[in-house]
Amino acid sequence: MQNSVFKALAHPARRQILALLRKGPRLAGDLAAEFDSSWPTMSRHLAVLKDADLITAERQGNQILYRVNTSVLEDAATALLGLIGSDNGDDDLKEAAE
Amino acid sequence: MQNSVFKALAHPARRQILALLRKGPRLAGDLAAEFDSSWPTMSRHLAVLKDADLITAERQGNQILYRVNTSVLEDAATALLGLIGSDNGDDDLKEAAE
DNA sequence: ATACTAATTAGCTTTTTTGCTAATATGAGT
DNA sequence: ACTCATATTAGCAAAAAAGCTAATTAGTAT
Repeated sequence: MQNSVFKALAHPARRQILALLRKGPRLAGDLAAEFDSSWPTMSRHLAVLKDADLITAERQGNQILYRVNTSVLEDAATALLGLIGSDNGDDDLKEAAE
Repeated sequence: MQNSVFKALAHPARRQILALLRKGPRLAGDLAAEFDSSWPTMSRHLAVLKDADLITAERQGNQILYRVNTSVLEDAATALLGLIGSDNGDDDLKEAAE
């Protein structure tokens, strides 16, 4: 499952989706409009992100609202820090900020 | 360049290589011995990591010593934190620890 | 020069990912 | 029921990644 997260992060468009979502929830179509790729392509990127649990989807009548799953992103960042020399990586992010 | 880093991180074997390298520099053959894949395959994983600047290679006579490039890993972690709601992501890691 | 070890590069096949168009679902409005 | 808008799924083709064996390079040592 860690693997699907890093795989999902491997595509620039998907990282950009997360960057947009960072500022707040967004509708699928709203997101798709920001990219050059076709709608179905964007839809699949969203599916990959959802599969990795990096985002969540919520129906709002006709459309679908996506939002970032912050904790999974934090876990990924923590995992990366865990690959660095010191033992920072095992710390919780909040502990590290104190 | 950011892209090659995340792409490099997408493969579990490569993350594990980084995890091993975290504890200290290692010879290529030494690393290869830890995995089931063939030597050439491992060699390519190392090449991908080197290409992303996540590791550096140094000849030691007959063999090649690899070590993690901590700063690139930090940058990646910071980039991920940057995708999270607050504005933590723009901070330097050292600043965040104070 | 030859032989030996360590590691990479070449060449190839298989698998995965990407991205398109066309088709389908889901829900709202009339 | 019909239609429109939103979004996903199907199905396909092209591109990229992964992993193997065989061949090659680089360095050491005899």
